[in-house]
Amino acid sequence: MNVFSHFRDEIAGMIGRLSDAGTLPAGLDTSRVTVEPPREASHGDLATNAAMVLAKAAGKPPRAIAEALVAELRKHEAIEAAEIAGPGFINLRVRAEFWRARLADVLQAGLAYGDSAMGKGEAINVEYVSTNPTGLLHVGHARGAVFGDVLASLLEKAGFKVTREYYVNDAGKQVEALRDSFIGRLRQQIGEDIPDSAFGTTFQYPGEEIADAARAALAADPAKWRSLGRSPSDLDAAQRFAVAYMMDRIREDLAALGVRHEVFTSERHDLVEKGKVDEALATLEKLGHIYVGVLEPPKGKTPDDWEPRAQTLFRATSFGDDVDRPLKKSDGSWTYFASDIAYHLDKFRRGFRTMIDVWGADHGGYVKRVAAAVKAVTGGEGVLDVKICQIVRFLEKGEPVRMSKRAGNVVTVRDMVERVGKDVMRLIMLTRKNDAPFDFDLAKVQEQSKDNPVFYIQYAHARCCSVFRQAREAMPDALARIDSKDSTLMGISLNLLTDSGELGLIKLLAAWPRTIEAAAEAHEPHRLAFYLNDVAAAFHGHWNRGKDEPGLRFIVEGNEELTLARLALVRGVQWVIASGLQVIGVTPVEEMR
RNA sequence: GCACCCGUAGCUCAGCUGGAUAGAGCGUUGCCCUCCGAAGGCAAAGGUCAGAGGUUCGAAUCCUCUCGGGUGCGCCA
Repeated sequence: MNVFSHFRDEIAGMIGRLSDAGTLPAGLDTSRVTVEPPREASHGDLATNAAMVLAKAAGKPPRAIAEALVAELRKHEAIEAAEIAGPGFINLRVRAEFWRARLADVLQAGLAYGDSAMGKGEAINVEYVSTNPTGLLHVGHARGAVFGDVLASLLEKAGFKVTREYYVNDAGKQVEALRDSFIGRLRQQIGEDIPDSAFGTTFQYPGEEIADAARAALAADPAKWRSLGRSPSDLDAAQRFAVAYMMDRIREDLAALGVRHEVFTSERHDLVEKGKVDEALATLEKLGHIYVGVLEPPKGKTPDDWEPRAQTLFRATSFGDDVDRPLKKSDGSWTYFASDIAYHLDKFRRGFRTMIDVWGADHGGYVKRVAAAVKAVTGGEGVLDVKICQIVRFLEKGEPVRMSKRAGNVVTVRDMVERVGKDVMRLIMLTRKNDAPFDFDLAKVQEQSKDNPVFYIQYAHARCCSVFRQAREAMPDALARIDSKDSTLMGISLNLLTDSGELGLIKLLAAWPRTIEAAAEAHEPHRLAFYLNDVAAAFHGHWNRGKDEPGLRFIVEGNEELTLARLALVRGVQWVIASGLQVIGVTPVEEMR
């Protein structure tokens, strides 16, 4: 249950009844009524702005509306107190029984706690990573990979039907350059005199992985690759092999990060060769959004070789972009942008009204034109949200790490995963909002201290497990009643949970469904990491109180009922942390080492 | 020159789509603990939310302008 939307609905109902009774006018719009946690805990558990947002439409001062509402609220079984504050806020205090019932919800749902029906099964496409298959995944790609993957899981938890997609840019010049570098490596390996220095100069791509690709080819079918010629079909075979090899390596590295995609869409095979680019552009043409014209050079940064040229343009300015954008190269082939229009139309036609693209910071300037294209080609029905992940700087002892392969520094996603672990990579990448630059300190993320959120959150989970281990020793008989089965824990009376720290913890756990919904709505998975850190902090804090006040400890010698009630709370904390880590894709640990 | 993102405590960052006296960690200062319920605890100081206007019951949040930082800018993807 999302406690906040629950009370929002209750209050909307009360407003309806007040309208029926003639206290308020009929037909009031309650859509702006919100129920939120007050900034100050001393104000109570919930606060609503209902009186203020209704004042104008109701033609009454906020306080008058608030008084009527408060009278209704006080009749509600779950409400302990309702007070008017400030300009017309209503602060609510909710009865402890209500909160204890939320803990029971957690125990009942387990890992599924926080699952929401918000998405109503709506299909959403999340496209992420999508790096060109011309080399391995650079560690800078890890952020977008984790972000996209967790966003997808988050949306699933919020009730959407999510497709995780990767767009393979296997058409165009860059892939031809990959092919040529691959062929160069082949020739080098069968004895032709080509120095390594030719890679990165004569041949565009210097990566060792392309030499690996050549080795793999020669190992698989020596006769075929030794005799490779320059016919179109030979060139094509080389290109296909190189791309397939790179995509395999990329998939492996993503798997090491725990990232998987369900759909790989090939620019060349799924769009260009199937005529979808022509089709999409024909659609735009028919709608009158394409024309031939000459662009102005960009002011302040005119390229040296600029010359005015007539080209085929998309009228992007009609859809919110700053200039119209070219669709054709001078050789008559489509630009990348043209493919991208076709690609987004294709996603839309596959049933995705909502599309999310996760891009790197260097593509920020590209957002407007694609958004404009989506608007144009879907008749305004498609919704595109582009999430830009800012750059990650890797720091070693406070100094930025130079990403130079020659110097033997870590450069690939794989290297980094092997060094710090998948779980650290994933959780750490979410400790910053996606549009803020990120400093990733290699030492800090492995530190065992409270300023390392990975450690701090895992430690809280491990502590929960540790409490159960200790309880099992301290009172084996009582634990036998609940061992491993939370269904029996649910039979425990929770009424003994009366301490403010205990209730505070429960209230925080009860905020998980709302956190999921809000984060899913905003497409902001980082909120999960911050929430989990809050839960860990509250749990550690409550634990620490037990040092000075032994009566607050979870295990109370000689009082099995109280201990069991508190164990239920500990289990609730454990479930919520595990539930959050599951969305993030991190395995909760049962003990620290 | 233009567009987009960012600017919040000394530092690194949150701030729940417009709510009340703006929060956390680190650092600083003071006290406590040396405990395996371990990998510290409690507390204090610290702010013109870059600046100036505007919108309204109410702005760190929305709009405009200025300043500062980042990213990008016709036949690369």
